[in-house]
Amino acid sequence: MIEQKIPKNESLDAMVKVGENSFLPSVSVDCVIFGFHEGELKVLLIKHRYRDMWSLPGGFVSKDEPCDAAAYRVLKDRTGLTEVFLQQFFTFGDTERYTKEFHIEDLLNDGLVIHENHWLIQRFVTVGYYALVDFLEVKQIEDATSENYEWCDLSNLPNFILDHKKILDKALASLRLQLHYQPIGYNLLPEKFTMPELQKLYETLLDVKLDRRNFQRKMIGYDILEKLDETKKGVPHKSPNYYKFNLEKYNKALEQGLSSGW
Amino acid sequence: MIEQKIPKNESLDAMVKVGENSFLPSVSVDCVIFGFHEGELKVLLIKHRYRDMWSLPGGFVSKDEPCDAAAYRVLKDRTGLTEVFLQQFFTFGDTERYTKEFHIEDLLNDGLVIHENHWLIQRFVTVGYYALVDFLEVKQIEDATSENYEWCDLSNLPNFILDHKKILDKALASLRLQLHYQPIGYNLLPEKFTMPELQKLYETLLDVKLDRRNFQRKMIGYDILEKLDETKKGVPHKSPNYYKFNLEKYNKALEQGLSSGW
DNA sequence: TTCTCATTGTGTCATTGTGACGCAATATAT
DNA sequence: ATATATTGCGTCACAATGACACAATGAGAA
Repeated sequence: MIEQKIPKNESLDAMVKVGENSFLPSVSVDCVIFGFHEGELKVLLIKHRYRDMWSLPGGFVSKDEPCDAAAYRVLKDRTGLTEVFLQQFFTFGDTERYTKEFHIEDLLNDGLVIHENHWLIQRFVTVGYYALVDFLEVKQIEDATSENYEWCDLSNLPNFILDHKKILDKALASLRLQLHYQPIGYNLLPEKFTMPELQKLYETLLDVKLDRRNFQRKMIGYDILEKLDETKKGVPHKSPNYYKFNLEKYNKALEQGLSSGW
Repeated sequence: MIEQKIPKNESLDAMVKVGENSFLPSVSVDCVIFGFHEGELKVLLIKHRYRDMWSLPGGFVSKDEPCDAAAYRVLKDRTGLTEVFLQQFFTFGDTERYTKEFHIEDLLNDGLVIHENHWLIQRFVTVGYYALVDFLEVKQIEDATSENYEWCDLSNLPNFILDHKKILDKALASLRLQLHYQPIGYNLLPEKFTMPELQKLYETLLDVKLDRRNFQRKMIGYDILEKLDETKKGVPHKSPNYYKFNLEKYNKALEQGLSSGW
């Protein structure tokens, strides 16, 4: 089935060979990892090894591994982070999302000649997850395949392979929707944070400008914050107060939602 | 690979044999088909052929078929309806959702002995869709496998196979969430409908009691309805006014959402 | 030290949205 | 004609929201 030619890359080669036995066929996961820091929102992308194209970090699902676990694994491999906000948002199952020739060409460049029925180049249905991380906490790990990671600005995105642009767009749309009925910020902000910092997070994610005072009123109204007897020192102008999340109330809000509604 | 024994059922037998070639491995779709009529909300379930258990109508995805199309196919096969509200809501990819022994036993009862590596009894990741239909418009088609369909009341659910109860619960939760920022009712109500009818739909889906007058005010505020110069005759008491959806505005609201929010 | 000034904390006010409810109009059954 | 249940429309109080005023704060400049 598989003819092998001087592979440039051992781990890729290994995956191609043993993948059929260890991975669930036709199913993959892709992670849209949003990074936030100091008012900047970015996405972690991977440069294609030959083409001037970028992809979302993704992977296959082991036969005995839940999809969620596969997404966590990808996230941990790429960012080193374990405790993050990771959420499934959509599954992409169109037939056009994939072109066989695309992969065959790349694998040829890798020095691998594979049969056209090889599992790796069949059609895949991919489950999309998005994550929110503080991108300064991310250790840039050069992994075995020496792929190039980069935090890309959302306002200046490169070319994507396959339907990865569509996946990214959908992730952002889902995230913004979630923002209206779920709390956000834990695992993204430091333990202690100020109201302007929290506001900046919302403004960045939603790409809007919010009124300082109304924002504060609304946030406090959610009853998930605890005001600390401490202000942020060493900043110009008035020292803003520190807050922290009340984890109990925060998690309760995650389950039950924030909105009023019927 | 496949040993065959006097199959009781030809179409099942055919699927088992050709399935491996025609279907995408590891991926299935399951549909939660909600039926609404005269204030009753029900789900279309399928009686297991041997066990006292019920399942959601589902199916496999052909190799050249988008997942959405597979879900539509299942829906059409089961209900005969084509133009319905069908929406992907979640993908279930846990490992525990499936037990191999369960299926082997059933297939033995079908007169089929299959290898334990057979595609049909491997682990599947299933993409969940929910649909809303007027269940009086559904033609009860006795399909080739003579499965027993039944509209089951949500308040009196039977036992389910595998994780189908979990899928149903998640579908209902997602549907209720959608209700807060998307219009609903087209394809579910007749062309012309009255305000109490629309209200009853919401009340049934959300399982709450709403105030008649406030509901009307809110609905009209969404600006997706057109009041007709016609009242519903032949009903006791005052004739309610007919309304219809303004499709243009309705579809616009489907895309952009109804809620205000930031 | 004192002053400047950007920024924060708190509050006001008008507008809008929401929940609860009153009452007249209407259509059917008697 | 009358009773009755339901609809259409409106009112009222209160909560939520958007826009904005003003005092308090604290670092840096004078």
